[in-house]
Amino acid sequence: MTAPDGEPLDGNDGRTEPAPPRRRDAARSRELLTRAALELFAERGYDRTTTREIGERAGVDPALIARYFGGKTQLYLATVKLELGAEAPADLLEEERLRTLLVRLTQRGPGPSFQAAVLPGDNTEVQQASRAYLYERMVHPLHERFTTEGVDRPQLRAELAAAAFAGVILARSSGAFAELAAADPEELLPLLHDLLAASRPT
Amino acid sequence: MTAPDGEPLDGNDGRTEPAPPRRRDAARSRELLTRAALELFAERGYDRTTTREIGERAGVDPALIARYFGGKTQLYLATVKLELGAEAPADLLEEERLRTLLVRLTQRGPGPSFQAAVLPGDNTEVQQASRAYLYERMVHPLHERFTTEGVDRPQLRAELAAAAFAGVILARSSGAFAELAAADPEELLPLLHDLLAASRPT
DNA sequence: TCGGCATGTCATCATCTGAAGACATCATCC
DNA sequence: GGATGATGTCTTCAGATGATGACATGCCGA
Repeated sequence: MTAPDGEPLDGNDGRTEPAPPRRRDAARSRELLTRAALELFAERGYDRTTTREIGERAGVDPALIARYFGGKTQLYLATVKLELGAEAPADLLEEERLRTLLVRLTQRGPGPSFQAAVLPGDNTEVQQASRAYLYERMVHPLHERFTTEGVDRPQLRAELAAAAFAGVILARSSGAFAELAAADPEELLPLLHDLLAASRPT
Repeated sequence: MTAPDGEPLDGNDGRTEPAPPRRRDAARSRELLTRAALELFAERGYDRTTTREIGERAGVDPALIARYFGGKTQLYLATVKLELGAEAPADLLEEERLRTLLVRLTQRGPGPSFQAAVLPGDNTEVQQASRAYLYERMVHPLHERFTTEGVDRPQLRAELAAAAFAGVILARSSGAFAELAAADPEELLPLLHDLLAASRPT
């Protein structure tokens, strides 16, 4: 499941570059750890993911998590930043943006941040980072749109739509709702778009 | 915070009943444990709730969890059944039912089951029970409504609406979205109703 | 009354988990 | 080629947690 890239992949006759395997590469180790963590946090959530599992999937010793990131918490924060950097904010009511987002989320699964939007917690650093990400990513664009359109209660409507979207995305990957999970993005898109569009006054 | 009922509460001059404190009462202990567990599972989720915390809040020794329920898992299952028994299935598109549900969820907070709808997991017994509850509680009524109305893809639409609803409810209690959390049920109701109603074809 | 069972209390165990540190090994620079 | 720091590997620790069992104590029937 883990993408085997990240390494030059020059398995053939590299004459100029005999492909030095570079057995020691901190940057690579960091990257492998971050990717494995991103996957596992998304699959199982923060709590149920152990540093040993992360290390195993990354093929890197778990002790390096502490060395390079400081600990599990900071590693999580790194994955959130990675998630954040991956995509620009999206206006959920714009159908093309929604399509793009939906397709990507279907392929990759929701990042760890989505869970933080919905899970109770003591507002740890972990959750705050996730929520800030989600806010900037989804709520803010909607708020701007609603404000521009002169809709009443723009903030509340934006949060409502974002929460509903998060619920749908998470439910799709959670396995709780079979048909929703199995639905093709193209099939789901119009339904979801209509649903979210109803966050505006009729 | 824990409701002090469950005991006859005859603090005054009970002439006929001198209020035998009944220092030993298995049924009462079970009930106290179940209630405390329900609260804590809702507040913190299953994983972050420890049996020691449950016992502390209930005022009951945690060892009795194992004795009376068999373990933490079975205690969770008991809370789900309690949640299930509390309310009848609700058609989310019927505004009055939605109001009732929303008010109650605002007061009590979402039960532990809502989290299972949305959280990833290995499909443990815990999650399966929660999901069965949610399905019967929310998805099935919508499916029936849509089928009666002759709407296409009734199952998908029902799951979509239920997922969106779960997202909103959970987001409200998670603390991630301030305005959504602070909104009064009466204020939120029309917005949420319009949103969910959009799960039907326009 | 008193004996047996239910109920409650306490100490402890086995395991998991994040983290820290000692040590080994490789890379790079002089 | 050797020294020094970076990188990786392994062991171990301390705390948390669910569970278990021994023991104490109250309740009820005979």
